[in-house]
Amino acid sequence: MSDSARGRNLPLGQVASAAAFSPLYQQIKALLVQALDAGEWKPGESIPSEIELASRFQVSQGTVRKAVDELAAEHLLTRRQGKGTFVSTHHEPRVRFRFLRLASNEGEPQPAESRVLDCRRIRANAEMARALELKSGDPIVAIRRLLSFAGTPTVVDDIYLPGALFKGLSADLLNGYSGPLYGMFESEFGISMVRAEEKLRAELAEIEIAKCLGVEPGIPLLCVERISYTYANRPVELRVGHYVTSQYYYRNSLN
Amino acid sequence: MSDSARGRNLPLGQVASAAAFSPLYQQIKALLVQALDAGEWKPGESIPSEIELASRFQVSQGTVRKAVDELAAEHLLTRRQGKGTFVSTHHEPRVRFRFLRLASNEGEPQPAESRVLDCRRIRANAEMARALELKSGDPIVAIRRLLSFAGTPTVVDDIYLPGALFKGLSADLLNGYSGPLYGMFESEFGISMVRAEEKLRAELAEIEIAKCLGVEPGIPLLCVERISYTYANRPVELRVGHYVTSQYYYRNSLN
DNA sequence: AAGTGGTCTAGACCACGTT
DNA sequence: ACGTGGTCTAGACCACTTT
Repeated sequence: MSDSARGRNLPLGQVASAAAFSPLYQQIKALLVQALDAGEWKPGESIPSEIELASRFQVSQGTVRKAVDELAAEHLLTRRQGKGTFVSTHHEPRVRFRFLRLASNEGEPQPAESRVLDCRRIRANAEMARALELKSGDPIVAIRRLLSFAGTPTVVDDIYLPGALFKGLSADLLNGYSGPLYGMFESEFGISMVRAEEKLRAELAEIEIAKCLGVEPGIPLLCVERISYTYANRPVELRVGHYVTSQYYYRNSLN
Repeated sequence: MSDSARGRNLPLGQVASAAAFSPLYQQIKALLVQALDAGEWKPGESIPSEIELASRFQVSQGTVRKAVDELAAEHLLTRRQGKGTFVSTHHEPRVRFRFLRLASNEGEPQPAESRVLDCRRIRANAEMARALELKSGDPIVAIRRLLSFAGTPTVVDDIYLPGALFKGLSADLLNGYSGPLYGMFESEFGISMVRAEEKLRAELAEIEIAKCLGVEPGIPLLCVERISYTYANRPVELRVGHYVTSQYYYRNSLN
């Protein structure tokens, strides 16, 4: 097939709407994302070996490798030499670290504790609808939670989720769960956060927020507005966080 | 050479202290970084073709390709199909965008203007020495500058540079230069900023800073502490910025 | 037409982890 | 011993840019 392999598309039975056109390895990549999105392999599980995938998609191992390489670079997959390639999961601390960017002024690690202050069903306002690609008035699960480090209240998060995707979500379920929130979203609702965009601003603590954090109103807070996306680049979370940055800071790398 | 190529090191004449051991393409990568650091190819110039590099290092084109691929992913190099591979430069807006993370609440682009308020020689205090891997008391160039967008003062930066690396730097030179600061560092001092680490906090505007920005003292500001690194991971800039975030925000992507 | 990077293949061997 | 991903090679052809 060395000749017929160039410029071609994959057999139509395999190529779905998302995958199309151009480089073979991009088509493979799209097919893999599609399979991940469909839940063919769950977070933490291994995907088929490169040789199996090559045979399944009728391409060479090298082409599969390039597709998997890129997905690993984007942290959708995790390679482990000698063992296989695995679907990334928020139950690994390494992944969580990518989404929780607070670090202590001292070098110490941070024993984090999450407490849910509120959880209710509301209707999407214009801002939520825009962020989550819904319609105004669509059902939303609204959560307010407090993050504490070493016993010190540090972050208040207001989290807004599409009601359609998080059917049974309740305060009890949230509080009964230890470990990262995104880990629970994975396990309980089959929704994997893969990427996020954030907007950061400085603000003055409002009374309500200050109460939650146990600080004086009017102290400066770091306001972090986040939209999180799952596999197919679909937004599935809007989150507005208020961070006390006297003992902790938001770390970032420019590459 | 298909057999002798595995597990070997490059000929000793080529391998320098930084490069050593293990995967061939990593050795090539280190050699390329070393060449960049030595200024063998200047920012904006093209490096030799893959075939030339393969011949120079006595490896296959594929191995060079993998080394160059990684350097391109790290933005040290920029590939252009049909033309060649080029040393990245801060004179391209695309690169500048990576280090200037402010965006407008409206979607508009931002005509930026930089004005130098102060430029003097000082001695490194403990914090500067630690950040820049110098000794306390070593010479430092300290710059204060104001960034304005669409005529609105928005950022005050305090910039600290190792005096040894920026000999002729003066307020006149700074003000006589239009375009990005890092572009000037490249052209005038041969120092390329490649990567940076930032710590973000919220603060209240101090009187001095508020005056520069034309705002009331006590409004909330975003404080951004940055350490910038050049090719060999050597820190060459400490920068503390104070951002007004009413019309602009700091954008970030979590991948 | 010639030169560059971009894609694809095929096959070999290495390093790691499990059986 | 076997299967996994990791590295390396060699060669073919494609797509883009310049001459």
